[in-house]
Amino acid sequence: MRVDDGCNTNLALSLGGGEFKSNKRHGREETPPNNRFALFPRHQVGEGDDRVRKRLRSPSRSEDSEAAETGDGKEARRKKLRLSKEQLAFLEDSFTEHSTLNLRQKQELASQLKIQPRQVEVWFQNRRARTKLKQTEGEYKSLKQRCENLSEENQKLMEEIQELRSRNSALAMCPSCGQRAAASHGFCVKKEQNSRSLYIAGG
DNA sequence: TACGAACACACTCTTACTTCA
DNA sequence: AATGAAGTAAGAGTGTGTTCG
Repeated sequence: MRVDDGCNTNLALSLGGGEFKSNKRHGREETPPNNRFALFPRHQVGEGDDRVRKRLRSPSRSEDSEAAETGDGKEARRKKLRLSKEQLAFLEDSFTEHSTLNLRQKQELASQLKIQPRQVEVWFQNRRARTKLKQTEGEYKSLKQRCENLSEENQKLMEEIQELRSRNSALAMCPSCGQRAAASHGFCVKKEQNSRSLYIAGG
């Protein structure tokens, strides 16, 4: 008996990102590629390739000494944007209507909220990730509970089997008639002779 | 078929904020 | 009450895979 027979879930698919929504293209982005940093322009580190800059991150808190010397304004720390409650509510409403955006929707939202389209895009991206995370957590809890229930059930069945086995071992073949005799009776009935023969069960 | 643009997602980092000793 | 460390939430950057023209 396999314990996982009843545990076939879709969690693995979900975790593995098995569901990949097909992209609905509604047009090309007209902004140039480097416009993605328009909101928080990266520091001029020296190289132009953004991907090269990946590991050249902005200074950590422990390295603030050089970041603090912003005399020329060249090392100004990125000011993290916090969306207002109104903006968040608007985005949430929008998200409940559609979890993905086309270009027009993104631009309209950005215009209405007075933020960059890139920010709208990032917010939706993070929002989808959070939704998926919550869903995964829910599935995990559900599966965990199911597993616990099955373990409990399995334990009961094992105990039942043990009980049956112990009862079975208390039975033995009657040497005279070849039939099983219950130990509780202490004898078996020999029908053909219509008499009782004492039998002490072994075992 | 190859290619590039646009996009989604996973992973990660960073910053702002909260909690607690 | 002040404060600093640890924890958390969320905005943002980057790499990669997919789709489509």
